[in-house]
Amino acid sequence: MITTVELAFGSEIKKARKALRKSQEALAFDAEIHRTYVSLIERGQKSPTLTVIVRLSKALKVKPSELIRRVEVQFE
Amino acid sequence: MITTVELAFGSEIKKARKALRKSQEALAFDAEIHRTYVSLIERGQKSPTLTVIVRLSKALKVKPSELIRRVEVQFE
DNA sequence: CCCTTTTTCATACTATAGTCTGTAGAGCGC
DNA sequence: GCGCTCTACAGACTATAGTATGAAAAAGGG
Repeated sequence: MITTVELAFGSEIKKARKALRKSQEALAFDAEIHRTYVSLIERGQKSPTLTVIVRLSKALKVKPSELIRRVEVQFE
Repeated sequence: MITTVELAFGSEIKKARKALRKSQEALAFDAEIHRTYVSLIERGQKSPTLTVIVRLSKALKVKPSELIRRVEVQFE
């Protein structure tokens, strides 16, 4: 069971990234954030800002609201 | 740096807050963030982190995904 | 109008988001 | 074994999120 929102968010980012068969570096490039920061987010060690959430969503071709919804279901 | 997403988010926060007839200070108290920070967010001058988004959502009794969805429709 | 509540704004501060560089380790095919 | 790709991790750094205080301005009700 996932205990924090950051961990749940990170695991969803990773899932969506794997679904597109992208590397962290490729995702980072598309979302215009740093390579190592993607790693930190996926491991739930950072709480990304709204702007970063939106950029990640775009790069992953998922609506931000859908991404957040997937995070919410992890707590049900 | 102020982007359109922050402005849209801020206006949705304000709408949801007004719907509950709460003051910024009351919302800040419930969401456990600072009084002046609510003001900054509503005016789109800050990009809140995931944790703050979740805390605001709880205080406003709206699901985070629903809040973000309302932001998205402003761009359609 | 006046009075009260609410919000904005300025400023200074602390905490953390996000960058950058490099290294080490794991996995995988040859 | 070797090379290659990907990810984790460390550390130092910059940018910005978020706090705190107070005062001025704006609503808003009587």
